[in-house]
Amino acid sequence: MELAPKFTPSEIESKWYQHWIDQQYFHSQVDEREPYTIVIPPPNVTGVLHMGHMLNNTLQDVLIRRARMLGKNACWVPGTDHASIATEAKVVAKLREQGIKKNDLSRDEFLGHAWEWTHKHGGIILQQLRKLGASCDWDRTKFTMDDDMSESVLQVFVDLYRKGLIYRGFRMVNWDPEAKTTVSDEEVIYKEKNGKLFYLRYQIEGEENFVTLATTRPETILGDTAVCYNPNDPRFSHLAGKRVIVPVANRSVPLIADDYVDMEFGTGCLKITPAHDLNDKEIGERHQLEIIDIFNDDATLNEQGLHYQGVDRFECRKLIVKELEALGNLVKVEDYQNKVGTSERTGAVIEPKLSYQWFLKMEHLAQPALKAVMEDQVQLVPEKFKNTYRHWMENVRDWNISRQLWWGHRIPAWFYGEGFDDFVVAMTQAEALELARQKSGNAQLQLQQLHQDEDVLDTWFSSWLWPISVFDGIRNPENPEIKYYYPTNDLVTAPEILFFWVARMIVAGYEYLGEKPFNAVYLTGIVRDKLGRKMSKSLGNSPDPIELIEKYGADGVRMGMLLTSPAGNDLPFDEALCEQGRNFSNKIWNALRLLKGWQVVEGNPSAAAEAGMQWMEQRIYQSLQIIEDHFQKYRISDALMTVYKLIWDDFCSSYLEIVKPNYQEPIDSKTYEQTAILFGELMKILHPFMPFLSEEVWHQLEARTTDLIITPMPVATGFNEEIIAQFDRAQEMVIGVRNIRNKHNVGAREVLHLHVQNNGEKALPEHFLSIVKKLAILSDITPTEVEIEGAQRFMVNTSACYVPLELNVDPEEELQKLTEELKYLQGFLVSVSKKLENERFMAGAPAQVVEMERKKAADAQQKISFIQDQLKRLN
RNA sequence: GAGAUAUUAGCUCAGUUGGUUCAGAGCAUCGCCUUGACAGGGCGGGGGUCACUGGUUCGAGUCCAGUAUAUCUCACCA
Repeated sequence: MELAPKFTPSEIESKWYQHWIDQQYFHSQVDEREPYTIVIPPPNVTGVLHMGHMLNNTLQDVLIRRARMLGKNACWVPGTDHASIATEAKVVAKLREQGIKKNDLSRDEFLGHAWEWTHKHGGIILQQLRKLGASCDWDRTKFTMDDDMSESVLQVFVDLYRKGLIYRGFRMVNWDPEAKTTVSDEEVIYKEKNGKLFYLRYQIEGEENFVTLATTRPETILGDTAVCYNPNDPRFSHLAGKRVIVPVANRSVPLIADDYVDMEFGTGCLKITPAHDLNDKEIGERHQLEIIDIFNDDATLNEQGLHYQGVDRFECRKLIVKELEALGNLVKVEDYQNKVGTSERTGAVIEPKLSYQWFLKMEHLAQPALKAVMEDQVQLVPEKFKNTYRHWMENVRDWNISRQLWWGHRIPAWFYGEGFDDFVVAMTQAEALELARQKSGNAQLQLQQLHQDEDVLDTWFSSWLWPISVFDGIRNPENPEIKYYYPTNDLVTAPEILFFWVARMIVAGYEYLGEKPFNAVYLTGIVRDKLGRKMSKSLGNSPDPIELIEKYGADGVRMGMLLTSPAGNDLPFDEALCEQGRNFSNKIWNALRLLKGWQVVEGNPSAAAEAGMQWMEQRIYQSLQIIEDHFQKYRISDALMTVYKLIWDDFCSSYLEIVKPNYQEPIDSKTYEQTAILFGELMKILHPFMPFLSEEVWHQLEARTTDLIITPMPVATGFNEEIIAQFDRAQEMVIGVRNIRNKHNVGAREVLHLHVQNNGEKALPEHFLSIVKKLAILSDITPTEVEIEGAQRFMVNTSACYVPLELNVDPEEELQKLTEELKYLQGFLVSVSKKLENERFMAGAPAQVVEMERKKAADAQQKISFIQDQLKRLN
C-alpha cells in the first residue's frame, strides 16, 4: 500500500486510542511490579480544556508512558473536582437567564439544578483529554462529590474537629458580595484604582470645634464607633477624653488614641469602623468599641444605613458625599490612588465583613509538611519554589474552610440552640442527635430541633485529600490499593496553587497516612500569550486546544507544548511551536515512506552502510544516556530536543543518506532490516512524546502483534566512544568538502578527490572513509605524506585534507588565510602557555584540567608547525 | 514597603562543583543547492562587549557587593 506523502494525524489518532483502550493498556491494578503513580490535578468538572491543561497533561502523559515502557505498573488516576464557587456561579447565572433567582429556590431544588448542570457539562474536559492522547486509567475516574469521596471529606472534618483543630470563629473575612460568599486572602486580587480621599469634619460634642479626618469610604461613617489619633500627636492631645458627633448619623462616639495611626497620613486622624475594616476591628478590640454592621450580604445598606437602607455601597458613597457637602461636613476631596481588593472569581470589590466561619488550625499541621519539603523528601522542581513554600508555611494562617454556598460538602455540624456553642459535629444526623442530647443534657431533643449548618466546605478541603481518597485511604487506610500506590511518584501542576493545593496535600498526607503524598512536584510554567498575558477565557486570548489538535495533530501540539516549557518558566505560547511539531511528524512520516519505497534484494551491506549502522546504534545508546539524565532532572523539553535531533539530524540527515541506495537501485536485505530495527528503536524512544505517530510507524515498519505502547524501552548501558569519535571525524571531513563545494560553486555532479595527510594521527578506518566518500561525493580518498600543492585545504584535528580543484588559486589570499590562522593559533598557544607557566594555576588546578591544557598546547604546537611549513613553501 | 527569582543571539531557552581563544541549541533570518522521502527539503553563513558597575581569583557567563529592569510572593495607611 502506498503511503500518503503527507502525514494525516486525525485518521490514526482515534484508531490507536480506541485500540489502546480496547487492550486495557491504561488500566492498572495492584500486582508484583513496582508502581508508578500520578494523580491528575482535578480540573473543574464543568470546565473545558485550556492551554494550561494541555501543557500539564501532556507532561503527565509523557511521564506515565515512559514509566509504562520502563516496565513499571503505571497508574494515572483521572478525575474532576466540584469547584464550589465557579460551578455555583455558573448555575446561578444560568438560572438567572431562565428568570429564576437562587433565593427563590430551596436548597434541594437548587442542588437539583446544579447536579443537572454537572451531568450535562461534567466530564467534557476528560473527553477532551482523550484527544490529547492522555493514557489515564479511566476506570478509576473520580469526582470529589462521589459518595465515597464525600464521606472521606466529612470523616476528615469530624476527625479534625474532635482533635480540636477545627473551630468556629467570628472573623473578618473577605466577602464577595456578588457571589455572596467569603473568599480566602489568596483569592483576593489587589488592584490599583483611582479613588478619592474625602476630608470630613466631625463636630466635637458640646463645642463648636471640629476634627477633620480623611477617608476613602465615606459611606462607612454610618458604622463609625470612634475617631482615633496617635497618642504622640500634639495636635490632638488636648482632645483626650472628648467625644465627637458622626455626621448624618448624628451619633456620639469617643475620641481615642492608638499607636496604629500614622501621623503623617491625611490629617493624622482616623475614623474607626470595626465592622468593615480589619485594622479598625483590631483597634476596636483594644478599646472595646461597639461594632455596627451597616451592610447586607449583597453590599446594600441595612437598617443601620438609615435613609440609605437598600442602596448599594457605591451608590451610597455618591449620595452621602452630597449630603455631607450640604451639611457642611465635607472639607475637601483629593484624587487618591489606592489598592482595592477584588474577588478572583467574580471581580467584585471585596467587602471586609465580620461573620461566623469554620477554621482549621494550621500551625501544628504545617510542621511535618514544611520539613518534608525543606529536607527534599518531597522534591520541588524547580527548586526555587522551596523559598516560596517555606515562606508560606512558616507564616501559615488558620484556614477558613467554610464557604457561604450550597454546592459542595455541607458542613456536618448541627445546631440545637441559639448559643454560640450549641452545636455538635457528626457524620450522620442520627449520631448528631445522640451527641446533641448528651451535650445539651436534654434527652427529649428531637430531630426537627436540629438544624444543620447551611454552609459548605471549601473545595480545597476535598482536593487536599485527593491522592489519598482516590485510593480510599481515608475510610480504609489499610486497603491494598493505598498500600501499593501511595505515596504517588510525581505531581504535575501549576505554581499558582502550590499553597492552595500542593502544600495542603502534603499536610493531609502526613496527618492521615504519616507519609508524603508524592515524591516530586513538577511545577509547570504559566501559558501566556505573545503579549505576556496569562491566557484566560475572559480575555479571549487562548486558542481552542481542540482546534489546535485538529490543525496540527495531537502529536504536533504535544511537541509544541513541550519544546519550550522548562519547569517553572512561563510559556509564551506561539502556534509556530505546534507547527514545528507537525513538521517533525511529517519528517518522520517521510522517512518511513523512503524506507517503504526501497526495493530489497538479498545481499551484504556496503562498507559505508556497515559503518553507518555501527555508528547509528552507538549514537542511540549515547542519546539514551543523555535522555535518561534529562528525565532524572525533570528536564522534559531537553529530553525531547535530544530525541528530535537524534531523529532529524542523525537518523534522517546522516544515517539515511549513508545507507540510501543510488536512485532506482535496490537496497541489500541486511541493511534494510537493520534500518527498520533502528527506526523501531527510535519510535520506542519517541513514543512518550508522540504516542500516535510512533505507534503507527511502529506497525508500518513491519507486521507485528505487539503494540509499541507496552514495548520495553531500550535502556542505556554505555556506548562505544571510539565509534562516535570516528564518525565525528568523518563528518568533519564531509563538512570540509561541502564547504569547498559551496565556496567555489562546485555542484554535486562533479566528483572530487580527497587527499588526507594524517600528520602522525591514526588514520580513519576504511569503512568510515567510505562514509566520507559517499556523503561528500568523492571518487577516492588517498593518504598522502606531503602537502598537495595548489589544492583547496582544510584541517580535521591535526590531519590536513586536500581537495584538488581546477581553479586559479590566489596565492595572496591563501597566504592571508594561513597567516590569520597562524596568528590565532599562536595567540591561543600563548594563553594556554601562560596558564601552564603560572605556578598558582599548576598548584591550584585539578590534574585533569592541567592535563587538558597540556594537550591543547601540544595540539596547537603541531598545527602551528604545519602551517609554518606551508607558509615557507608559499614564500 | 519586604523578600524571592531572573536578566545570555531577532524569539524561546541551555550553559552542571569557576577551567579551551572563537559562549551553545531550536525556531526565525540570509546565501547557495535542488527533477529521486520530505520546498513542511538539503548544505552553509551571519548574528551575543553573557543587563550595568565594581570586587574576589592564576582564571568569572558561572562566586560576592551594589545599580537598573522584569516577574512572582508577602504585607499594605484611612
